[in-house]
Amino acid sequence: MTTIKLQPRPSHPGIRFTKQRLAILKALRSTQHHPGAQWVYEQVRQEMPNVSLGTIYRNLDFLHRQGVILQIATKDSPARFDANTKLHGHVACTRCDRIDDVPLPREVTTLKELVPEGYDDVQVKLEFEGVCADCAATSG
Amino acid sequence: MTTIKLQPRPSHPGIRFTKQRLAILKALRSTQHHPGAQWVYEQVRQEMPNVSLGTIYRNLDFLHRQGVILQIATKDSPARFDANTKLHGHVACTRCDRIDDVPLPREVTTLKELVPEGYDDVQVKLEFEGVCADCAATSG
DNA sequence: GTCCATGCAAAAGATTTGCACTGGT
DNA sequence: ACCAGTGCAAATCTTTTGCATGGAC
Repeated sequence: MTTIKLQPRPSHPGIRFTKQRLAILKALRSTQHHPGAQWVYEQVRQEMPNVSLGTIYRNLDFLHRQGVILQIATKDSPARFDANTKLHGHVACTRCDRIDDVPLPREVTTLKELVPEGYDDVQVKLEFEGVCADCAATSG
Repeated sequence: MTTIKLQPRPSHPGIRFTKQRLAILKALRSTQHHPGAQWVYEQVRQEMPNVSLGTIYRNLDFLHRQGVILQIATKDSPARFDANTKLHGHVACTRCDRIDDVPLPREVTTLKELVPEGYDDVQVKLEFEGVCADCAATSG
């Protein structure tokens, strides 16, 4: 199932559902691995050998601004994306590029009360860092 | 006061306290604004016109790996740095590049229990997103 | 004197953008 | 037919790296 829910509800004027856009969303929804633009590019290219990386970037940005996907900030840059917009957190391995989901209880949203006055529309982002099992096994 | 606490306690062999390294740390400790490498570069350059950006990057990375400063991941890349290593969170404005501190109660560290089995040495990173007062006043 | 750190410049990596063309509606 | 979206290539921005020299210890 590939559906996009768009902001301007009534007939979302001007917005087009191109093959590329749908393929990008489908690729992202096919994995739990929080991939970067490059991985999405390689996936989509298997069905559409002529897609350009620029199109991947433009659409990931578009989908993110539409609220259809999440963008995950990482220290070592390549941005990562997540098609799961339900409430959840992430654990990032500090030794490899692995990122796993962390189920969160609904109550964590109350943590936003910690933010001092002056900010509106506050969203909580609960992230974790640690050493994943594979990396722990490999070295120390 | 400019002090660096280094990992290999006894006479930290091999590690040098160069003018540049100290100036970079001093610049970072002089602000609450969580600056990027470019800003630090501009500050240090006022006292040492010949510093190179490469030195800024090498030292920010060095200080980060020593645990002397924090590196903050942001969506739109330039990495940001924070000289305050005490427990606290951040609110990032989604419209401008502003990042403010969020005081956190010690108990938030217990949130690490939410992380599924398989990760060691888990650290909690509690971040927030919202619209800062200035941006809220400017547009809607 | 040793060898870590620096300056400089080039390289690498990630993302953005200008432009003419294509294709969704 | 209109104009948002695409492909392609060049441009931009951030960060890293190789190498000869300099300076902290």
